[in-house]
Amino acid sequence: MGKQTTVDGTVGKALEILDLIASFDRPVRFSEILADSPHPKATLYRLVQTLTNQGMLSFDDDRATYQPGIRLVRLAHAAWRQSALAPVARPILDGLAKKLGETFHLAQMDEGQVLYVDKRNAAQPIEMFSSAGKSGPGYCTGVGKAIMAFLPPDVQDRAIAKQSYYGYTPTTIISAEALRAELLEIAETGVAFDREEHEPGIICIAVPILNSKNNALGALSLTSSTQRHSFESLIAHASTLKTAAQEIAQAAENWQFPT
Amino acid sequence: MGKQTTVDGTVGKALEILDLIASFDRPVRFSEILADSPHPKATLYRLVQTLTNQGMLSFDDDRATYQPGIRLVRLAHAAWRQSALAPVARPILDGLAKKLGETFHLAQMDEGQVLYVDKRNAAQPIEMFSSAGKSGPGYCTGVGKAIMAFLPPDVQDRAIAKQSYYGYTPTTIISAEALRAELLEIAETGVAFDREEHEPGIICIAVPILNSKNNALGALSLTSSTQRHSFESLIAHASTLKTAAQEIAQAAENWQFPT
DNA sequence: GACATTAGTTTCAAATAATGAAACCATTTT
DNA sequence: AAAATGGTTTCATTATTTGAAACTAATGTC
Repeated sequence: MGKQTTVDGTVGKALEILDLIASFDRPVRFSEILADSPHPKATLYRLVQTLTNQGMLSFDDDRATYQPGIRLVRLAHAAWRQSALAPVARPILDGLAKKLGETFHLAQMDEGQVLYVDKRNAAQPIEMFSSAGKSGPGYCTGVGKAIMAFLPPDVQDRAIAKQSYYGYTPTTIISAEALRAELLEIAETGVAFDREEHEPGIICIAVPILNSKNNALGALSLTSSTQRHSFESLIAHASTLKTAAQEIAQAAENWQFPT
Repeated sequence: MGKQTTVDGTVGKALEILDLIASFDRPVRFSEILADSPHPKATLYRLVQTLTNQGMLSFDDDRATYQPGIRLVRLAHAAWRQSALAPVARPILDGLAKKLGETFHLAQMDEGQVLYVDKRNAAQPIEMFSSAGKSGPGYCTGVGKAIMAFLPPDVQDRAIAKQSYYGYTPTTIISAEALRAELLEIAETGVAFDREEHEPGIICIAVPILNSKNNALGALSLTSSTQRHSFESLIAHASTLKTAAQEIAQAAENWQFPT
């Protein structure tokens, strides 16, 4: 006991390597992976081979580099489509974007990280994978805090423990205690803010999407800049957001599987 | 020899199961997976557990069902962004869509299957994962045939062998020989058509995106309906498509890794 | 042009993890 | 109450993974 279970088995190791390669965010050579991996050369080599054979990695023959493979995209499509939230939320997001002409994010949480599953932006409408699919820190984003505030205690604890508490800006929350305090507040009000905590000039208001047990399935946010909005003008949208979140929650609960 | 190497090791088996679960396209119970899997109960059980622990599957406690997990979406984002084609093709696709007001697909091939990596539709611009990420058969789509026509012989052979040759419509190609013949023709003209081979009433013209070795990186297509277009009017767009494909190819070759 | 260095690949006995038949437990059905 | 279904755990057996070391190929150095 005490040993944090992170790997289970060969599959776990292989996926860890996938993550590692993905985290480079550019094609990488074998030796670069090796340098960042705990495994001996031969082990890593075979693992990477396997992943490549399986199409989870693709290997560029000319440049001798690896990068995340195309099979992932295929699998992710299934994941996205079946995710309880994203598909049912689409029409509702469309409606919000059209009505308010602001930028909206739909996010879920994965291991303490926020994952954006959809986005609407009235100004420049087409944003694909390049924004949906992106992930970010939980502790300094509106959606992250909104979700964490409504997580079962044990899951919440894990999420809080996993944050890096890097001080992106002067207002970033940089301790677990401070985060806990804010989460309590959010749990009461049902609304979370990003007060330029992740990026200077960027603020947001977020509300959780709750299931019938009052646990967060995800969150919905309206993001803007300090030029465009004050906090007062963000708060003005709170009830609209809450209503939308409720609609999404309801749709998600009822309509669980899409044929 | 003679044994087709499909699995390698535990990782391969695990991924096979992921695919299987994804293929259901709805949340599935353990027993359903079991029924479609070659593994004994205990083995499958542990494999599924591992995948769930790893976030590659998510388990719905209430309904006791499994579905593709959110970690896939995160990984796929990296795959998409780094894919040589999709990001560099975006502006070009935008341009095409704006100029011609037609529906365009950008596709790559994975194991004989066509994978749509991006899509533009002048009428209803926002289509997310729900269409990008989708995959379809190679032998009866314009993009599929355009790509297959420009594959290295061994890869092409494998792709041809992997097709199902199911007769979706009266015009569907239903034999490897017929497909081979058409691929030869496409290799000469550099243009492929879908003559209502996958869906009645849907036609398309597709061109390959070729690297310097004249191998296909992907394909670009203009899709329409028999009401909107005749083949003649599709052919009228051939040179525009070819030009766009060349631009994409060039951009992909030069600008390989996006920071 | 020989020599050294770096990067990637293969080998093989030892260590570890996966396997699956069977037993078990918990619901649901009859 | 008995039986069946659906899911989970056990444990000895089997198969895979492991990794130090040896090897090969390619690149750089003197």
